[in-house]
Amino acid sequence: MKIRPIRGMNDVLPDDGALWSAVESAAQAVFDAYGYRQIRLPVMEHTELFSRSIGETTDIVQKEMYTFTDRSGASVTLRPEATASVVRAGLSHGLFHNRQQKLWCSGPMFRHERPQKARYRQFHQINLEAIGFAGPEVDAEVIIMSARIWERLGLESPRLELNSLGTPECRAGYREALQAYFSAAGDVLDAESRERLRRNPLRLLDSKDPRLRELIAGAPVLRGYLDDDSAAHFQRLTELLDDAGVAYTINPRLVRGLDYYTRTVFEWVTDRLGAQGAICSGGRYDGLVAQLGGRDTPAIGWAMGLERVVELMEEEGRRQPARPPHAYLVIAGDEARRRGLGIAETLRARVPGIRLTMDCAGGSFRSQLRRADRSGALLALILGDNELADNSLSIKPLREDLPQTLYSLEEAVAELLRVRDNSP
RNA sequence: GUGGGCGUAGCUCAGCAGGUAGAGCCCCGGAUUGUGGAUCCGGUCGUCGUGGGUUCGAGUCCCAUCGUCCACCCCA
Repeated sequence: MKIRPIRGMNDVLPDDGALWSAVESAAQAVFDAYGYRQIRLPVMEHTELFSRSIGETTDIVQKEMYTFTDRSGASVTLRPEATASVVRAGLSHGLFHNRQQKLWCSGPMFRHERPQKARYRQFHQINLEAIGFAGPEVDAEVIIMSARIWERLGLESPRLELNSLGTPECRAGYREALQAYFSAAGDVLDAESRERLRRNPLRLLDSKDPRLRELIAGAPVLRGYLDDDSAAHFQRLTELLDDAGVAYTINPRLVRGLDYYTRTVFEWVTDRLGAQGAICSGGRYDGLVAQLGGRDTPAIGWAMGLERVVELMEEEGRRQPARPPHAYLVIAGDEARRRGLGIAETLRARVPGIRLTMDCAGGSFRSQLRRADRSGALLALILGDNELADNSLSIKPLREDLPQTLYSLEEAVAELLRVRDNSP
């Protein structure tokens, strides 16, 4: 029986490696520029951490977690998201004690859902978390940072949607109003929608059911239920985004799936990834730190889906150019084969940053040269008995119609330095 | 969890009144005993997803099952 990968858990193959790195380094460059520091976290936590933070009634907790009992009998869970872990780590080590933290982290997350386009059981997120800041300036900052990442990557399709959920208190009032409104509509709702109405009526607003569209359009809007502070916070945020030139649309029906969100919520969406439009989303979670046992601490963060961004890069034709070797060392003869590795080492040491591929496959001279060509290398370095005899190296340009030249090792180093400095 | 599409070589795919498996790409060797890219010649690679059924005979028809993709649900 052939060993298969686990459903929904994908291998990122070498052809995609550069694209992934490009996305990761674009994000890291932005984090550095804004003074956010990296935190690295375990992929597993006590199950309770997630059930308490994300919310017992959410789909994530109810049916999507990879939860099992470890050998000591403890219930552990592969993290379905990172924010709870960041907060837990901060509390474990006193990082939030009388101080703020600007943090980022990345890594795999796990949700047992049915895989489909841009949705997998193991997926990767980059998270940004700013903890201990109450004002709308930090809301604007984290959103601007995400916009800068799209800029660096050359992505054009992401659109920003914004909303405010207010405080838990005003949300409760809104919730009642929604329940009253939808209950009055009565039999238009199917059993599933009724269940949602009972448990989390805000989610009904997200429904794609065309029969509900009209009903949803007429539903009360959360903004009418915002308290003055939340309304002012949101107003100020929109002004800051205007000042920064970050475009957004206010989507009064944007609610998020995790229970801990308060006030600002936002989502970067694209129409180029099928049914999965959200590539980065987040919001304020002012109650979470206290809820997990810390002091009352405001916080905001976002999570970016790496697979989604990578796929979007491909959709938008932003594939990374390959980084072929500068030079490919071709060997003729047994003695040259014996010495080749050492010469390659010398060249790499003398020409820092050179990308030099050694042909380790052997075979005929002809096929080695063919591999040199197909590797995309600019130069073939040729080492055979002739070259060994007088400590020289032949260099054959593969991308230009120039003659092959026999160089001393010193001259070859100079030539490689020149090529290194004149190519990407 | 529900629905639909698709499973033939490493990759892209052809094969179908049911007659015992092919092409291109890739890889290797050669034409050119140390010279790539174009051309030509040759070669390696398949339990036709798996199991059962119908049939003299199944890649082809039927059933089941697994996988995969897309969508619903939900979300990054």
